[in-house]
Amino acid sequence: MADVGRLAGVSQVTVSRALSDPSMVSAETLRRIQEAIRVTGYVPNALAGALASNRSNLISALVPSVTNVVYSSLLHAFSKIMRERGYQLMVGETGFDPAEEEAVIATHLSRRPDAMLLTGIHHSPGSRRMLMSAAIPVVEVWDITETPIDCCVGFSHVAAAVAAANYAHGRGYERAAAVTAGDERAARRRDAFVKQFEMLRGAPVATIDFKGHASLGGGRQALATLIADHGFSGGVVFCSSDQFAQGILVEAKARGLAVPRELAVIGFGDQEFAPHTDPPLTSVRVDRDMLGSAAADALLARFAKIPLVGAVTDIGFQIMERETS
Amino acid sequence: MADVGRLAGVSQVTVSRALSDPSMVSAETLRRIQEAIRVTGYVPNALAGALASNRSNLISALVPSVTNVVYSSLLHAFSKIMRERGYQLMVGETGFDPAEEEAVIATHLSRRPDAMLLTGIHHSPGSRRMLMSAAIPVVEVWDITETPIDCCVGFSHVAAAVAAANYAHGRGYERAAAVTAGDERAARRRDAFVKQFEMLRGAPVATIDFKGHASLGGGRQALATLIADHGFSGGVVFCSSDQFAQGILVEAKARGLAVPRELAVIGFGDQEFAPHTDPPLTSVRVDRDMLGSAAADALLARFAKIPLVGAVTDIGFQIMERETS
DNA sequence: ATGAAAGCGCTAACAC
DNA sequence: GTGTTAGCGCTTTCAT
Repeated sequence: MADVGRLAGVSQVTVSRALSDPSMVSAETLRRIQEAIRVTGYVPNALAGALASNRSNLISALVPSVTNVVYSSLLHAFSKIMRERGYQLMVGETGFDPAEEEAVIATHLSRRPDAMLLTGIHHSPGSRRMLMSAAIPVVEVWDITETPIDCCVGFSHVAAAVAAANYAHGRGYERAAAVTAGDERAARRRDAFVKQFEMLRGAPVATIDFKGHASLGGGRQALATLIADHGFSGGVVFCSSDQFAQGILVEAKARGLAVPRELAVIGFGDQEFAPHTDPPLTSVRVDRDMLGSAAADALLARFAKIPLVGAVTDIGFQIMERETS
Repeated sequence: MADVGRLAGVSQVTVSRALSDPSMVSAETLRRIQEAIRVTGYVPNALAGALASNRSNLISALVPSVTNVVYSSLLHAFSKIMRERGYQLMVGETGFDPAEEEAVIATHLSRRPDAMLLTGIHHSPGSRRMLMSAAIPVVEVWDITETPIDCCVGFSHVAAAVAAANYAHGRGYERAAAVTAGDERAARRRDAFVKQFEMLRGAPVATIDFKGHASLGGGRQALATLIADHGFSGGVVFCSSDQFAQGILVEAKARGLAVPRELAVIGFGDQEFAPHTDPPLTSVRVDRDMLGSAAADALLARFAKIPLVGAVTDIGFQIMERETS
């Protein structure tokens, strides 16, 4: 920066001003500085800038897994808005594990992010403590709670599952099953679905739980197990993810089961492929783009010191009724 | 850090040493420092450390899109190894656009990453210039070239497509089509496939190109178009992605076409669901975990100043022959 | 509109 | 094994 200044015949501070707010220097000086930057190939050092200004323009975003499209699409929407505002993203994976999350939070905080996005509302006491003393805006996404660390953007998983159960009941299905991946929020949906459906029908709901993430293969296997071990037939299967639902559809087709007459399916997430399966998949839609942009807006409001009207934003959900149920 | 030192009865540098290399301070001092850290809730400032040491422990990773599992799984494998070695990832999305990539590279370089991972081997002259003068290790992934910026890890897209064409020819298919997403590497595979198949069979290959990313819906639509507009029947469809292939399978089933007898399909990427479609999908497998770890190893070797035996690592590919072809 | 000086919180180099 | 000193490359504050 000093070199650039020398070449432009001004001091180093003037270059700094030209870069941070061009209106602070005269037009002629600005021109000479820009020329000098071009000639020298100068690249600003954001590390030094952050240290001096105590603002890093970095946002830390922690998700369970980047390979799961429900989280990566959130990241995509969130980062788009943040980048437009001059913020860069540091991404961390927590693997659905609060202890792992705590470790990732610690390393990320050492980079002095200006804010942090966290997935879910359950965090270890250590995590909460670190975040509180870091005193930066924090947004928790994908779920809502009355007691967020700072603010949260999401929807009620219980409400979504109850709505699905009511819907299934309304369509007249007398039997139900739930297929669930190893994810705390999915488990809460399963529990709420089971409770509600059993209340409405008085019939027990069969459940299949997987340890890991949802997959097409898992869905196929789940249906096979449901039929073989639970004697399941003629009911509706509530899945924790569209991946499972798609697998169930494939397995049903392979077995010659008519969907939805002999077997109905409800997915979760309304992924891109959902309208294009055969038959088109009924699924619970959560607007992930809106989730990402609402999370960004919440943080931006914090930066602008705009008092949040409410710390919790419920973006809701919607049952996309298609032809599998 | 000075506060911690005061509490522990040592100077600030000693705290720095205790943190960077515990063996440099006496056991008793170390104990007192750790206690002081616990009491004060001290969180190191990695920004200041990076500025002083000229090492940020940050790696910048640029991919076209984080929502595409082929890139996010690479990121996952890459970041796992890097994190174990104490490096953190800054992720950037370039959207398949060299100009966008150049802008992202510029902002990322201002954070002074210790190394950079880039997707593909085609970069703007401006990008190359910035990277050269940054003088950091750079690894280009997903493709190989004799003239990498620094080093590259990938496979030959031409060789993969030629192998697919040879395979299709060997299976006796007399007609072929190619369905391709808007991605430069996919287009190169399409061209190589078309050229090779036409050479072997003398029959023209029908092509369907999409502007955006691959999707199940796109695959269904592609098959419909192939049948309606190209009078395509009884051949093999080479897809640039398993997503397309899956869509073709769904559409074929909906139309009552027997796979592979009346219609054969070859996917690309061998995604998780490929072995579980009905029938199981033949696909070109690229080991994305290996890609990520080989890229990490290449960078790590650079850091250790180990002279690379070769700057280019070809991880190859494999045709996973299943039942759709 | 521009400059001089101080300092952000660390690490590196050199003492002892 | 520990302390002292001097920066890293910026932004901030105060002058002019």
